[in-house]
Amino acid sequence: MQDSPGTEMAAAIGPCASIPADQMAFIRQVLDRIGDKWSMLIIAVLKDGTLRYTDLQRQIPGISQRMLTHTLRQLQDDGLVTRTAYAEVPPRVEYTLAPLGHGLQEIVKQLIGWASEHHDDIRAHRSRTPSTPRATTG
Amino acid sequence: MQDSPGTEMAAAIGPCASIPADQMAFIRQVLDRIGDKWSMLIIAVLKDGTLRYTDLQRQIPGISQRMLTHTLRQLQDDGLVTRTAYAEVPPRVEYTLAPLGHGLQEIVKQLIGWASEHHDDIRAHRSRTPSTPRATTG
DNA sequence: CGGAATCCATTCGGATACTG
DNA sequence: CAGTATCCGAATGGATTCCG
Repeated sequence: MQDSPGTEMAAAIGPCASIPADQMAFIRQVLDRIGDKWSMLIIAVLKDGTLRYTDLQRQIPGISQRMLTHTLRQLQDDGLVTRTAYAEVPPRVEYTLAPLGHGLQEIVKQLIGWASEHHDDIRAHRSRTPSTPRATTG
Repeated sequence: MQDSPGTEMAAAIGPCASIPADQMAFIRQVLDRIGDKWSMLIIAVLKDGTLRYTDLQRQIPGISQRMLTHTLRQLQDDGLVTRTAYAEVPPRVEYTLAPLGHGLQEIVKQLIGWASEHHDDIRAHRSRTPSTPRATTG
């Protein structure tokens, strides 16, 4: 590991091989899905078990019908959320976390927990860099 | 919790109170930051300790210089990543996970683990819905 | 090597209006 | 109630070129 930094013999192989590079592909695919503006939030609030469309709208302030519907469809297509519509009037549609979604939800909850814990650290650090073009001190 | 589902007296208070609604704000803020196309991936590959700019480029296939630089700046501003530039020629810049970033990285690694485990489930379910306008069967 | 700057296509996502 | 459809501005992000 401590080879002198002038010899670029590293072209042979990545020594630490952080991520297998073929896994990168579907990692990106998953992140692209749940890494949008609302997916994680929807998964998070679905911890209550089953929620109706309007319940989701209420619990996620700021989401539009367009995005709520769209995101639910994505999650549904991926098998993370189950949709059940009751043919009654007025119509009622319920959304539940699918089995596949439960594991993900655990992680999302941790992420939310982390965000709750450290958001002020982040904001503090963010405001501490007034206009730093690059704090290069090397 | 088990009040009959016909009486909508729920307007008074959210019984399960999934997410405190004031936490929603900074949850959204954090998700907006790390929920972009590359942040989590960068945090993930930084598990090797320290990586140079070009190392990051190599380990994250498909990222452009623009996005790598931009995302690194965000992470740096938020205090998740530390940048160290050495005033030598040719220049060398190293990026390391900041202390604040370590907790997040644990979660990101779990997320990647989950993605690796279930990406085929997701893809299978995704292709199983050929054109489902809505699989409403209630 | 490690960026910055500009240009530009695509996508995201909100507002609004309408439907069964 | 639970959507759909359209419009359109804002943001994302890739390609390219140049620079210290």
